[in-house]
Amino acid sequence: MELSEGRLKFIEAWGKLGSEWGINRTMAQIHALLLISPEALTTEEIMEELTISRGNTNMNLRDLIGWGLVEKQHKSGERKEYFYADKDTWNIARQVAKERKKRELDPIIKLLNELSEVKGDDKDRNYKTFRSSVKDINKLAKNVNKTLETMLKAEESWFWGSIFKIFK
Amino acid sequence: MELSEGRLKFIEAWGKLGSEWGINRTMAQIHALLLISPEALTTEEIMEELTISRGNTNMNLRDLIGWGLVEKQHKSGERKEYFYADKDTWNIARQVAKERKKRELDPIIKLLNELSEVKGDDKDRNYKTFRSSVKDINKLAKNVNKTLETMLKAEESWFWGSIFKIFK
DNA sequence: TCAAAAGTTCAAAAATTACTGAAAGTTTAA
DNA sequence: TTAAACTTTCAGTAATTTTTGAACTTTTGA
Repeated sequence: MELSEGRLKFIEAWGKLGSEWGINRTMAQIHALLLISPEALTTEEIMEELTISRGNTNMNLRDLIGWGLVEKQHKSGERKEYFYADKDTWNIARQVAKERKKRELDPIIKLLNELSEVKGDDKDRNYKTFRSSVKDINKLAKNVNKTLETMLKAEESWFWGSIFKIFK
Repeated sequence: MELSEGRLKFIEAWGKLGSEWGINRTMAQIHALLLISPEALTTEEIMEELTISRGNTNMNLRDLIGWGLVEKQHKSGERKEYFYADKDTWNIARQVAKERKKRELDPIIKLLNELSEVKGDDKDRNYKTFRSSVKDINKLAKNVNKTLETMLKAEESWFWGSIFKIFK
């Protein structure tokens, strides 16, 4: 396979994966393009490479920056803004985990705690099942939360080393 | 909070979480409803509870069965089909992990292996960056894969026990 | 201070995804 | 073999999400 074909496939696959996980396809594609670009790119270059509009490019770049996956760069003597993606896979994974935890896991845990307080009749089977399901999901959510918190602090080598130790 | 309000909030939240993770909102809501229902429910009951059409209910139930999260039950002397959700959170987590691994991770690993074979000029910076990104993502994907495989085999207690051991 | 170049916004259009409802299919009991 | 009870399918419609593009704002150099 040629490089140009490989690049296209990579961008396409990253976009598909993103959309399967609730991330805008274009945002994932821009990220993919930046991941395989040695230099920071301008809005123009991204627009052209992916054949998308200026507005779309601008908004998705802003989102990527919001996710902490892309940074703006300025080259001295130039007005244009350049965009660069951190290429360290471990940082990317941590960043995504961190954002999704904040946006999704934290609110769900808050709700589950409220739902743990629901009052009802202990003879009511509906009530018993509700309580039990909420309790179990809450427990799982907290385990995941704790694991993520540790992962966010961890060094890559230490993390995988430890994982493999248990999964010997 | 009353049970009826809690049930509604739980169903709503589960649906929202699902849609954030690329799972059809209705499918997640049906799953939520079954999770808090002590008895298996009929299509009619689900339709009524969630105010959705018969066709929608039928298709999403089929998908839930395809994900291994719901099973059909037959009550003797009755023609109707009943639907029941496994309430063991660990089983649910494993089942979801298993399906997403099969549907998404496995194909991505296959592609990354192909992309590792892309030939090019070692002096070309685009080529070098491409190779390096593909290689790193491939490594991460394989680590995740290995961890999931172990998790799929594991007992819950053993799994969390071991996780907490490293995250002491 | 102005105008060119770049960046941002957002209403409208397009694309995608989900849902409905009625028709067709299937199963069972008599 | 018929018909009632139930399930499945899918074309058309609706809802949601994404994208465009043109107007608007900001920045900078002359």
